[in-house]
Amino acid sequence: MNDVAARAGVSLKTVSRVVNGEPGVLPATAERVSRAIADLGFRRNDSARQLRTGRAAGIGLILEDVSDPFYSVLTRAVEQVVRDNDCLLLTGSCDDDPDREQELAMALCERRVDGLVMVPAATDHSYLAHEIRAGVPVVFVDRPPINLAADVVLADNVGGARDGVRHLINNGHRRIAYLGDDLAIFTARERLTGYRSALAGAGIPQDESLVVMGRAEPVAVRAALDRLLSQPNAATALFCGNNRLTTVVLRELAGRVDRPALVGFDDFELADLISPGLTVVAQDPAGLGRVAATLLFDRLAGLSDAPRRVVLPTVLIPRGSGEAPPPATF
Amino acid sequence: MNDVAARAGVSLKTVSRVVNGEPGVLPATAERVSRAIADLGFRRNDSARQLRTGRAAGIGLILEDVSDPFYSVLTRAVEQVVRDNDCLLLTGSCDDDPDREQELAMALCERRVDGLVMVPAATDHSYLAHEIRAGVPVVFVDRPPINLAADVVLADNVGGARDGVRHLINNGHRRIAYLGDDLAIFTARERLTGYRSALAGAGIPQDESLVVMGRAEPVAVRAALDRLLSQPNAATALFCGNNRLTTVVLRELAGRVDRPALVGFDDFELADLISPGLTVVAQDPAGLGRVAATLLFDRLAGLSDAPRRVVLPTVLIPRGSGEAPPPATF
DNA sequence: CTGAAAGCGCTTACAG
DNA sequence: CTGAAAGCGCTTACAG
Repeated sequence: MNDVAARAGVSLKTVSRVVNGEPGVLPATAERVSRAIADLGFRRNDSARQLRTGRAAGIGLILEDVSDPFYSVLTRAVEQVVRDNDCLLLTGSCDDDPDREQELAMALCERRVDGLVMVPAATDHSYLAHEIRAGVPVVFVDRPPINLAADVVLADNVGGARDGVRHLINNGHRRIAYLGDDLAIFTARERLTGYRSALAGAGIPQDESLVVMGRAEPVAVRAALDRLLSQPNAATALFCGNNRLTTVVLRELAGRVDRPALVGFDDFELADLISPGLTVVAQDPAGLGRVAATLLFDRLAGLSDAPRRVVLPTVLIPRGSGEAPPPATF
Repeated sequence: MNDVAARAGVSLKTVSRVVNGEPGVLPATAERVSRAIADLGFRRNDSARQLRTGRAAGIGLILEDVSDPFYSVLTRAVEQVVRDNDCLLLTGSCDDDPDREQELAMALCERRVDGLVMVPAATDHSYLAHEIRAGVPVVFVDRPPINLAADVVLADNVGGARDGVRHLINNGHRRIAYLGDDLAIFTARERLTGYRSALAGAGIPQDESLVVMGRAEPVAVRAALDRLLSQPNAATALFCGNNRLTTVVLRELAGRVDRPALVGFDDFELADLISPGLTVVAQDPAGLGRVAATLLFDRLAGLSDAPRRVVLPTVLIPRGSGEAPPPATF
């Protein structure tokens, strides 16, 4: 900026005015400055600006894995809001590793981002209390924070799972298995609650042998399916707690003749093209991202209520796999 | 840092030493400083550090759209390399808008990122020459830069398309249509070249009525398919130039009885589960991201050859849709 | 309409 | 092993 000032024959402050489009510079002066900027290929140094203003014009996004379609769509939505607010987005995947989450969050705070949107992995977020007090708003998405009062935007996991399971019940099923993620994960617990609630609502007794929680690994899923579908009182329908599990289940089911009815939580790109079409409880990942980011910027603009909890509805999309009736009993 | 120094009864410099893990601090002193840091909840301000050191410890990634699976997988790979180098990632989608690309690139440069990885959208990248000269390396991915000498990492578009079309030829097809993206897009041109090369190699005459270039819009695709599949000398096989087109085509084909053989460029999550399985020419989006980011850090570490052009191989994955023979002629 | 001075919070280069 | 001074490139607050 000094060089530009020298070349244009003005002071530093005048260059600053031109660069920032502040009023009160004679057109002729501004013109000279602009030319000097172009000649020198000057580009304002944002770190200096940040240091002085205290504003990074950047927000951080932490999630499990950008390459997962659910999160990549969410990321895109956050990106859009961030852009509308003339900010830049800093991102990081933490692979559900609590330490990595904290590492990322701290790195972003050291960088003095204006705020944070995060899909939490950790089991204790009290480490963020100090940052929030220091004026860095944090909005959680998809899962709530633990030991911390902060904004959170969630999908209606209980209601969505209940709808999905109820749909199977309405199609005549009473032996419905639930395959879900590890219970350590908030959404897995919520969806299991929805499953139980649907059964209870229909007066169907809970059978713990029909509930399988764990990672989406082909071998484990195959073993579970073998058991569920061949045990004396076999399951006639499956409800899958998330898209990764649904994928593995679909693949394992591909070879089998008597396929159970199936409803999955989370929608897929090609879900309508497989045969039968996959019936799903669709979440709104873009909505989650958009609402969370918008709330963050509202906080940044001064909104200071108590932490909010926003729940977004899910939608049941029947495509065939969830409408198959149970086999006739003999 | 001043507060920490005061509380620990040491100088600023000593605090800096502790924070940065520099040697030459008595354990007892370091201990006092650490306690002061913890008590005050001190977090180093990276903008100040950046200003002084000139290093952002951050790199920028610009691409078309993170929510596209191809790019989200690429993003994840870049992220991984960035993390291994103790950097943070700044991202932005430009929706194939040249102005937006430049806007993002400039914003990232003002922020003094250490380097840039980009899937270009613009038709002129000379605006980056100054930045590169100023020491900010830029690596292009998926498409080469225009009017600029810079590193680029590409998929083997020509070879991949040639393999895909040749595969159809080997299965007996001679009337093979090519549906590709707009010719303004580099990869679309390359893949068309591969298509032509495969035909030429088999001595099959080029028929321009079988080549359709355009956006992946259902209405346009349907019209093209109606024409291609019903014209006197109808196409018996289709080669789709990218995943978005393939999706639309699959959807349009879903209702039809006489389905042509089909090979798509780009792999899909559920490509093996649709029926028939989708035969694809798979790119390696993670490889593209990894190689590009690694090259960027090599540049940052001082590598100073001439700009490189790295081409990554593609793989043909037969799954059924590309192996169907043409209908018997009468 | 324009500018001189101070300072944001660190690190660098040097001295002791 | 520890510290005092200068400076990175801007903006803020003020003066003229």
